[in-house]
Amino acid sequence: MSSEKAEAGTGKPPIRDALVAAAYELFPERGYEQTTVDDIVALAGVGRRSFFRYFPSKEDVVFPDHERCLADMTAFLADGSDDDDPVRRVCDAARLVLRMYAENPAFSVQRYRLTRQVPGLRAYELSVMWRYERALAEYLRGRFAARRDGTLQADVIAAAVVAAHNNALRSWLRSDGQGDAGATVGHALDYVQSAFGGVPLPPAVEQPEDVVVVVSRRGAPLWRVVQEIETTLGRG
Amino acid sequence: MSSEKAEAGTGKPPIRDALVAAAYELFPERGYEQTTVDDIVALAGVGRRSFFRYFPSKEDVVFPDHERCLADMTAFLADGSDDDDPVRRVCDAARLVLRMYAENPAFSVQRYRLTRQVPGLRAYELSVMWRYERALAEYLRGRFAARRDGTLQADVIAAAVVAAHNNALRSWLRSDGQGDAGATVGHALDYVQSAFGGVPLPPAVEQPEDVVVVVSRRGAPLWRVVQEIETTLGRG
DNA sequence: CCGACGAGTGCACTGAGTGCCATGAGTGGT
DNA sequence: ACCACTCATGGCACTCAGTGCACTCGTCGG
Repeated sequence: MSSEKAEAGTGKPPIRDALVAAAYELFPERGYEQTTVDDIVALAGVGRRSFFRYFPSKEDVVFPDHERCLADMTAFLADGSDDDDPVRRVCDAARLVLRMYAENPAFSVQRYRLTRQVPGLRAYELSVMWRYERALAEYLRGRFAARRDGTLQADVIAAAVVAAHNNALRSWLRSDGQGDAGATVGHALDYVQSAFGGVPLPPAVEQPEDVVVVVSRRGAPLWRVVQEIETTLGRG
Repeated sequence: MSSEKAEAGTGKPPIRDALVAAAYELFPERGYEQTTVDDIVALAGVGRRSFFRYFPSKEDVVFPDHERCLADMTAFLADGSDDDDPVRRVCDAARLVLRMYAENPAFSVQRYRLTRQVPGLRAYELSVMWRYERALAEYLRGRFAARRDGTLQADVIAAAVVAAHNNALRSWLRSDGQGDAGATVGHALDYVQSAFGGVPLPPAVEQPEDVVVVVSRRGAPLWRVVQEIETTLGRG
């Protein structure tokens, strides 16, 4: 209890980290619900009141850095230019989130085991994921403002991206963090892009004469193909 | 307190209904969080212990019949034959859920207002929707067992269906239950079906041969172009 | 040297949720 | 008519998450 806050200027509150460490030491051995907040603060050596100063609820200590991750993702979306493909952009945002998980594989796997067996934590995780999904959807709504059914398409694509991301992420977590998480998620997002993104189709490169060539992967929805045709032909 | 259980054989517990009625009488006037369980049981005229016998938590009284709705939906999925389009089937399942909402528009709107402004209820609603989504995904996983990336496609399509359903449902609820909910949701689901259902996605998923090239003269009527696309893609 | 300030803490309180047991009404068997 | 049994309900006490308030420090600026 002498040189505690040696590096307070770095923005890393030591008490917060101590609480997370204590929580993740107790949760695996006695379970989440069997561990009380008093147990955590006792092990961390801090007052009970301080716990709720750093975490609004007991569940928040399980996801200590999701606020920052969400902020990073929204910042990433806000930084993008308006030229690139919106679907591609939200897929890249999902890849960004995956990188956060992949940074601490052991931690992510441990948390996954917890959330899988504690219903309360699963519900909390859902509310977290919902915020990611809403962030993606809001971005797409902005990009699709001119489209007919823009908000519908935005919501559906955001949900699809999150679902694909989660499908790949969970399969990676289930294998204890073995394998290439980036490749797995990348493949899952490719599927979503093939369904919704259609073709990047660089805008400026026109064909020499009065002939238009449209290339689409089989599997792209018909409406998307038609939309591409309309855009290329300069109508709608 | 004389002829209480006159129709006990119908499977409708009167205490449960009384609790729901009392809750929905108190929530609008003093808010969800300001209303304690003791308030509800006092108004309903039952013991506090009985509340938790019918509802595992305070939040459950807000969604009194979601268990039944979920069971109906899973039964609907289980009843279907294996011949029809799986995507079509899950979309029909979503339409079934919508019908439950549309049966009591006033109740649905009131609940929507509650869940919109109480974060705890929103989180609970998410966990409910997650179960619907999982039910759809499990059904699709069974149908897509032979496909490559079957579970991925199942999860993504289920998420898309739920997102489309919610998008339409919320817009209907926001308008106080005015308008044709079925048509709104139908249109939203058509979008999902056009994105995923239109393509049977035959065994060969991503081969180089599945690239389609359409060549058209600029100036050709749009309908002719679309016709060409449809012919090439083998639909119509 | 002192007052302000903020981080940490202790304490008491509310309210959700649970376990246990008593009651009381129906039910069936003898 | 009586007893045993079941089951729904109610009451009571308890745990624990979360909150408001007041207090104590150490630090910093004057």
